[in-house]
Amino acid sequence: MTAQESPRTTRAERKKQELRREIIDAAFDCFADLGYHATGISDIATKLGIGHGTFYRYFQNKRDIVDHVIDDLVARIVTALTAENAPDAVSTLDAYREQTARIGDALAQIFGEDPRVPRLLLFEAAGIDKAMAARVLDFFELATELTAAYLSHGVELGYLRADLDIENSARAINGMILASAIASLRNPDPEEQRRVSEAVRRMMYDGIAARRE
Amino acid sequence: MTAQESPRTTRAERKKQELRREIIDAAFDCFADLGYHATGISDIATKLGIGHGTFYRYFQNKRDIVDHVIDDLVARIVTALTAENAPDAVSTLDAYREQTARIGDALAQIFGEDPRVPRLLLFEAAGIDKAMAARVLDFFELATELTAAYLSHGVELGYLRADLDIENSARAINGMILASAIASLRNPDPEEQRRVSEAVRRMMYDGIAARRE
Amino acid sequence: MTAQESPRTTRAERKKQELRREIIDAAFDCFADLGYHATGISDIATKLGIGHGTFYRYFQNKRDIVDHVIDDLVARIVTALTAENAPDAVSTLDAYREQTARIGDALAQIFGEDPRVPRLLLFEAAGIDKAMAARVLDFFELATELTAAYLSHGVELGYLRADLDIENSARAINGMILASAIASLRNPDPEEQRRVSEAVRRMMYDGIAARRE
Amino acid sequence: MTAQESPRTTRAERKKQELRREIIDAAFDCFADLGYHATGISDIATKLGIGHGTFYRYFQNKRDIVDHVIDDLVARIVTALTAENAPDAVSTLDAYREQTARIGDALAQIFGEDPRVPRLLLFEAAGIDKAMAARVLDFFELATELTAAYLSHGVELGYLRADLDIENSARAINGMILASAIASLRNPDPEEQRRVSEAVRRMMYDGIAARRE
DNA sequence: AATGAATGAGCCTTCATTCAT
DNA sequence: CATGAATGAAGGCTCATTCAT
Repeated sequence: MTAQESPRTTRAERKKQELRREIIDAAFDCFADLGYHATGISDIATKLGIGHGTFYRYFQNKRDIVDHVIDDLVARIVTALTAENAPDAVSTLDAYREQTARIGDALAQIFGEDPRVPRLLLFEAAGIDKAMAARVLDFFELATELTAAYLSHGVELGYLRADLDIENSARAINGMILASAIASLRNPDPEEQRRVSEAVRRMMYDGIAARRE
Repeated sequence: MTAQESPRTTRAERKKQELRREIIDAAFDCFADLGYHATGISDIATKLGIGHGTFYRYFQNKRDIVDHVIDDLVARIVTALTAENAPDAVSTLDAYREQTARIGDALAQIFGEDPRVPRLLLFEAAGIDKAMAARVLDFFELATELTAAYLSHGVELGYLRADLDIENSARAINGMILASAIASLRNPDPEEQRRVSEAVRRMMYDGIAARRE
Repeated sequence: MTAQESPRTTRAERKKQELRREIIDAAFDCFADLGYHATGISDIATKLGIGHGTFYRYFQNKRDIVDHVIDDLVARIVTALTAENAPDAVSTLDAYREQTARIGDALAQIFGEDPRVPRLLLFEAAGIDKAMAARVLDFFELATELTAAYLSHGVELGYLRADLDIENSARAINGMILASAIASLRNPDPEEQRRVSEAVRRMMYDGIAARRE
Repeated sequence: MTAQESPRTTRAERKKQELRREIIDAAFDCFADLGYHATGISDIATKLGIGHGTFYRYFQNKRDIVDHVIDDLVARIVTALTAENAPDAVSTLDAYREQTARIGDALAQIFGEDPRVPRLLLFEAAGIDKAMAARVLDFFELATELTAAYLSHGVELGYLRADLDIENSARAINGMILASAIASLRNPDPEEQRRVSEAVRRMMYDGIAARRE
């Protein structure tokens, strides 16, 4: 972080990291556009204008790179969700609603901005192999935990139902977010996405039943 | 030749249909267990104890069979959802709640009974190719329409919120069902599934917020 | 040949021979149209509306049938060439010229009428395998002998050059006939074929050189 | 890097061209020996001691290589025919006869030296598929044009018959050459080939008829 | 360090042939 | 005798990976 880096970070080292980064990005493009199986290592290399042998100096094999691509994606999403949105940052239901909206916006940002993100994560990744399917499940579980933390905080402070099944409600909420992402694959229109988000939030706070007077 | 025999259904014809059915089932097993790409035609044939050339007497190619496997799956699910559960069969909120529970049970039946069903549908199918990804999106859209029909009926009869965004609420609900299915992949325990379903239903009817006095 | 055939020739036997004949004809059609390798046994059977298993009750295998098709073709050609055209039927150069013209017409009849005949014989047969290539060479040799018989007769009677290299001249003449057949593949116009035949005959009798006065 | 080296022809590039050449030659061997259909890509690769995958770095597919093999053959033949034998290089009948003999020798060189050349061109090529059959016909047509050019020149200069049907006579002559080639397949003896050529030339210049006093 | 030529495991698919019905 | 369902050898082709330059 200082101007004078550790002796480890020579210029060559930095260039290497840079190319490594570029390979991950190019691989993301290819996997999302063509699909994992339809993507050849040469597609990735060609997109970068490097020899495809070079690829193997940076990543073990095709399976290795996709792991890094997914790592990258997951990190991006988790970062977006946690940045300035710690569960304990709010203490009233209204503030909570606002926070929910902020998180929704952040997710919409990521998923809506580039449909390749949900496509790769939801449609490609799990089909790659057993291990990756497990990772995807892990990711959903992680998302459940994140969401559960918010719910848990809300219950503790009393602005969420005391008898809430926190974990499974978190799953349900994430399912709705998932549905938003899938909807954005069909219809990338931002306005439409806003409406889906709105419907999700109303589901959370008002349910679907008519108010009994 | 007997009166008993419809001219269309000779014994040979019946045997043929039977094998066709078995191939679809074996293919379902393989695709769900190994994944589409890792499955060879020979895996399917070997599982049935037939020559792999025989496969090609029943299906055009590998791509063809997976389409039929998915057809089969979708048909099974749609049947389960619509059987005895027409949207207009109920006219009160309580009856609606009961219907919702029945549908949830039916889905749980299908998804929970055999985790290979959601795995293939959610994790494998979309990654096969562009066309199949489109089919999966179509399936979600179909599910949205089915669900929307229930909501629409409820709004008309006044037991659901008049200002409900029907289509997007349907999406949200289906997202929660999706989440249940995914949860069942991790934890196939029926009791756990029941709890997820319960959480979903409470989300739908009560929301998450604490009751304001 | 009598009305009351030998006890061998029952009605069933005759029907069998008939079908055998039809199979040969259908095979000829297929081989000439699609080529030997591109033709499947099922193509032949389908064309006749019989099961393809039936084929094997009449012919050993695919290689067997093509032999019979070629037999048939060769027999047809030899018959056309020898019918009413025995080498010793003429005794003057003019009569010989006329005979040559008659033979040419007969060949034109066979080759020109149906371009599939030369196509199969010249373009398909030799490429089938070593044995068939040898048969094609044998056929050329047979044609050489037939032609040589005519030349030989002419030399004996003094209306052809005494120093004629009979065998190789026969080859040369057959080469020209071959060229006519090939020309007919490109341009099946009968008038054009007549002109090629005419050019061949002038080559034979007048050569190409200008007359020295 | 040295001045000696054209920028286009690096050593690697040269090696690549060399292997490409070797593959064409090996393919020629295989196609001529085994036939096109009986030849596997692995036969070609094995003959060169390379992996069969390597083949596909140099040629699109099996159909691609045979096109190049034929290209090569046709080019070799056309070169042999045109080298030092321009139609307008001679102006008397005697010189023309000599030229004819030279051309005949050149063809005998190509066809006689290696019987695989006529075998591939005449016996294999046309049977490969429709497109290749058309190419073979095109080749005959090209040969007709080449020969016709010689005849045309001779007519103009008056040493060939003024009423010669140039195009069809060219076809007839090429037919005789074809016959020579076929004869060489049966009997590769050079002396025999010389005699066939002689017979062809006598046919061209003297015809077969006895001299009328 | 970068390159890309070489490799071969492995898969899909065809079709001639057999044989039970 | 006719049929066509079943078979599996055979072969074209792809592409991830290695390694000499």
